[in-house]
Amino acid sequence: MRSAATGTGSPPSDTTARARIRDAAIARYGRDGFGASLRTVAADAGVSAGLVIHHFGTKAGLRVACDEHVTRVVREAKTQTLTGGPGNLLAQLATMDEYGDVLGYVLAGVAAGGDTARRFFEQVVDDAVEYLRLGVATGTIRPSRDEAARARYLALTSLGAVLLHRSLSEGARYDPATGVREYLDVVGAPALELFTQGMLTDSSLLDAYVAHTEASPAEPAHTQGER
Amino acid sequence: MRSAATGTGSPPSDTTARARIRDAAIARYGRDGFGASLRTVAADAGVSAGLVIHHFGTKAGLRVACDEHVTRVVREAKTQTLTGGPGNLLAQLATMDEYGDVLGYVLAGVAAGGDTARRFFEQVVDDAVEYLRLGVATGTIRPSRDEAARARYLALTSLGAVLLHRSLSEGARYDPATGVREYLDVVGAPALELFTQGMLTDSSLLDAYVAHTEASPAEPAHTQGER
DNA sequence: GTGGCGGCTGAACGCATGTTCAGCACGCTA
DNA sequence: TAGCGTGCTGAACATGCGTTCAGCCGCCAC
Repeated sequence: MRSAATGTGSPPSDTTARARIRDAAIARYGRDGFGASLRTVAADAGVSAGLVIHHFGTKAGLRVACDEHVTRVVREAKTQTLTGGPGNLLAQLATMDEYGDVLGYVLAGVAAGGDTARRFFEQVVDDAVEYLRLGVATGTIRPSRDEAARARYLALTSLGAVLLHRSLSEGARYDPATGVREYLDVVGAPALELFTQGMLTDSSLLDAYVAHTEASPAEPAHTQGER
Repeated sequence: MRSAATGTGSPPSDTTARARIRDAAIARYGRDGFGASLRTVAADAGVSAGLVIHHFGTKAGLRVACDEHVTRVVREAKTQTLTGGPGNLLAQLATMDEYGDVLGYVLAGVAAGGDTARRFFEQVVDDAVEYLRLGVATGTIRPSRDEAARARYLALTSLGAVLLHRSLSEGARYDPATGVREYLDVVGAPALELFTQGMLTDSSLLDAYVAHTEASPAEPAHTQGER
């Protein structure tokens, strides 16, 4: 009774119990969060709870194994699709449904917070920096006063919006592939409008803010870029 | 040993055990999430676990009581400060530190999802609609192709970014007041830049998108406004 | 065939949780 | 002063959790 096409990026040859448990955990954690019980994961994999411990030592060990596997899958998927696009990693992951479970797991990880979430977020920021630089070089994107801050801002709002959308979609538990697609449908038009036209009729607010921060640069300054 | 000035909006006269428990729960849930144990809350309130049940019947009952109280406090705070501002409800709540606990609780509720989160989000969207209408009427904000979608988009990204920022800030557990302030510092400049200038150098992407959705309005259409 | 061995099970343990309950203590009424 | 009820406690219970462990089963070498 192993679930159908929504895979985790593993070759179907890998049917060892260890891999089955790991994949079941990724799927279950992605849907229910990391509060899901060991016994549930074991049942999903068609296996006893003891065996999970036997293979991974501890629940935290299972979590680590899942993190490693997901990290590897994401990295492979990323290097495989070099074709850029804004936040398109998420979109592409969602499009190919075979990565649905992985995407769900990543979102669960970010929602849960902690070091893993921070690391992943920094990666997204780096990707955004790269993509923006490309756009600026090509001439499709205007340069910013502070490229690092802009990349961080876009990463924060985009990923945050997906996260919130996930939170709000609970009830019928979150299916990441259709969830992200749905999200893009809702968000696409207004985002594009804002990105091309802005929203404010003049620059007085921005000018005031810039003037203010230049006058007293200690207070509302953000110190990133170095780290 | 009751904690100092970071209140929950209750008059200090209300020192009944019931109110003390409720306030302790709001503070604890806001910091640790709703997984926090009854006994922890009871200890925070300087009270036995049995008394919590005696007053609220069940853990879910306590949650309901907290929700009601927070809802009431937020409504009062909102009607009290009619002066508008974008997302300024959050900012103002953070500024007056006496509402710190309430703000933390609201964020925890949104992060946890469910009906409460959905209701709160719709409220934020409504506020955004109102504020944007005001701005458009005043002439400081450009009209949008789809006001409802824009309000929803802004609510989703703003609240989502705060949520993500909270997720990433864990470790030293989240203090909502300083957290939101910190968030505003990081986000202020790039947001203002984006809002006044946009980001794209021309409107070809937007034009293409609009043309595409007008050609086949069934597919990437978002159906809200009705419900 | 037989012995061993690694994958695997299922019962059991310790612990934390939400909840129940018998009863204590204090203050009000008579 | 006696009675009583309300607010409250602390021990106890059931449940679900992560984890342990003794042992079973099927496969492989000899």
